[in-house]
Parts: sequence; C-alpha cells; structure tokens
Amino acid sequence: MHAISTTPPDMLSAAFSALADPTRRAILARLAEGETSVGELVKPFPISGPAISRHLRVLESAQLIERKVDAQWRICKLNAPGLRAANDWLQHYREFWEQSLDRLVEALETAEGLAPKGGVRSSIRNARRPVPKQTRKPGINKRKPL
Amino acid sequence: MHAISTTPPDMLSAAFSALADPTRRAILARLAEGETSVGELVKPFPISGPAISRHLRVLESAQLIERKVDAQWRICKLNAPGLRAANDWLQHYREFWEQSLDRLVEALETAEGLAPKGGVRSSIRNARRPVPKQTRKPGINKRKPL
DNA sequence: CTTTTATTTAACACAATTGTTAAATAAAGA
DNA sequence: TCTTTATTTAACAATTGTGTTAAATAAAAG
Repeated sequence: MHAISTTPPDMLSAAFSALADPTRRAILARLAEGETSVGELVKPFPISGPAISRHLRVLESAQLIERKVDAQWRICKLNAPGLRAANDWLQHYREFWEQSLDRLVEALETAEGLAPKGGVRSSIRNARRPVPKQTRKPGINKRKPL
Repeated sequence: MHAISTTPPDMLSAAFSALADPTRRAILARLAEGETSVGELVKPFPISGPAISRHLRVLESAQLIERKVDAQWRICKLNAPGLRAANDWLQHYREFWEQSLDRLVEALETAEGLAPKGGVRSSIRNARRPVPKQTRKPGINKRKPL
C-alpha cells in the first residue's frame, strides 16, 4: 500500500506545462526546422518580443530548448531531455490508446466485412491557508445530472 | 511562407495542461491499474474531495478520462483520445531525442572502446489591453549574462 | 420520510501565467 | 564615443488555476 507520491516542481510538470501553450508549441515546431535567433521566432506571432522572450525562458527551463550566444543574438535550438521525458511518461499509457485503436479497427472490419491489404492495423500504426467562516446564498445550486 | 497558426482552446493544449499537474498524473497512474470511484481516488491524496473533483473535471474535458454513473458513485477510467493526441504530437519530435540518444550511445562506445552484447541501442531504446504610461526605478536592472 | 453516503457546486483567497509598455543591458558598427 | 540592433528585465494588469470550507444534490438505506 503506497501513498502516491506528489513532488510538485519536477521536470515532467515543467515539460507538460510548457507544452500546454500553443505559442510555445509553434515555437518548437519552428525550431524543428532548424535553429534560429529570437528575432526570427518573434516574427510569425502577433505578440511582443518580451512575451516571446518569456516563452523561451519557460521552454528553456523545461529543457525543451537550449540557447547559445552569437554576438548580440541568442540562437535557440531544440533540446532532447524535456521532449524525451514527456514522451517516456506517455509511453506508459500506450496500451490504452492502442487498445482503443484496436477496437476501432475491429469495428471497421466488422462493418465493412473486409480487411484492407496489409491489414488496417499496419496502415494505422505507420496547500493553502484555511478560510474560516462564510455563508452562501441558498437555493441556486443547480447541479448538472452528469 | 506560412504564418504559424495559434488556435488557443484546442484539445492538445487541454491535454498537456492537464498532464502538467502531478496530482492529475498520479490519478491517471492509479486509473491505469483499473477504474475506480472518486472516493477511492481521493484517499491517497492530502487534499480535499472538491479539489480532486475539479482535477477529475479537468482530466475529463481533456478527454484523458471518462466517467460513468453507478448508483451514487462516479466511476472513472482512462480514455484514449487525450493520451493519444498528446503522444502523437510528441512523436513528431522523436528524431530529436533519438538523435541525442544516439550521440550518447556513440560517446559511451568510444569511451569504453567496447559495445555491450546486443548493442547499446537495443539495451537503451490572446492579446490584452495596452497599459498606457508608467515609470520604472532606474539602475536596478541587473541582467544575467546568460 | 429521514438519514447516510458520495460527489459536485458556490464563494472565496492566493499564487501563477501571460501579455503590455518602458527602460536597461550587451555587443556591433559608424 | 555615440548610435543602432537584439534581447531581457521591471512594473503592472487581467486571467486562470488550485485549494479551502459550507452547502446543495442524488441515490441508497433504515
């Protein structure tokens, strides 16, 4: 019987948190094409330089990117550890989404009565402080039936 | 030349955001062992029921879990779509972390002068409103040299 | 029908995130 | 040295996230 461990400021949380922002994912997508300067990374976005600068800091502390200095430019490039950490964690759950893929495939095969060449599978798989006292206005709590 | 798309309230953001919290990851880890009620999920954690309830809602809207009703219990179980979405996105970057794994392997082989049996590879494998005017206290801006 | 058990919603507080503008810093170039 | 270019930090504001307690809701049990 083990209590589930919860050590908040971990690398995995930092990585997933960094990946949760679409701007940061777009930055990573750009860096997948090759390293560039901050200025180049700012261009495609409708937000300010300082905002991008902070996104880059978030990505860097999550170990998703690295930066090096070239004169007055900071060149950014993808960094493996963060990406690998996030991926490795997700791999533990692989069987769950594959299971449901298999069920989908099964359903398709049954419905069509025919399996495609090579099989459908192969084509798919390519704490806070306590708040003491308070009162609520009664009678307005309409809970959804789920 | 394409401007990078940024459509904020997407499924991927929801999934990564949900995964960014260690309590929620622990909940998923528990659910990987089998479905259970909310009450059971609360037990291992030092936080209140309502707090867990909201974590579950976050996981559900990210399509990482599903819930069904059984009398007065809500039974939670893993759900594939969210996990698959997060995984699939990360797979695009696979070459980056594999590349660095390969470099590590190469370094180890060179350093040791010998490859282990079967090879090392096989053993490893929305904008805000503008803020008008303001002034800063000068002279205290100590930027880190990076 | 009243009580018990399970879970969610409401109201609140505080911390974290993200964006803005102005100013500071750093290196290059005239 | 003064100016230009590139990038970060400071100060601030609005939004979101997470936890708490009290109360509401729903179904089962007495």
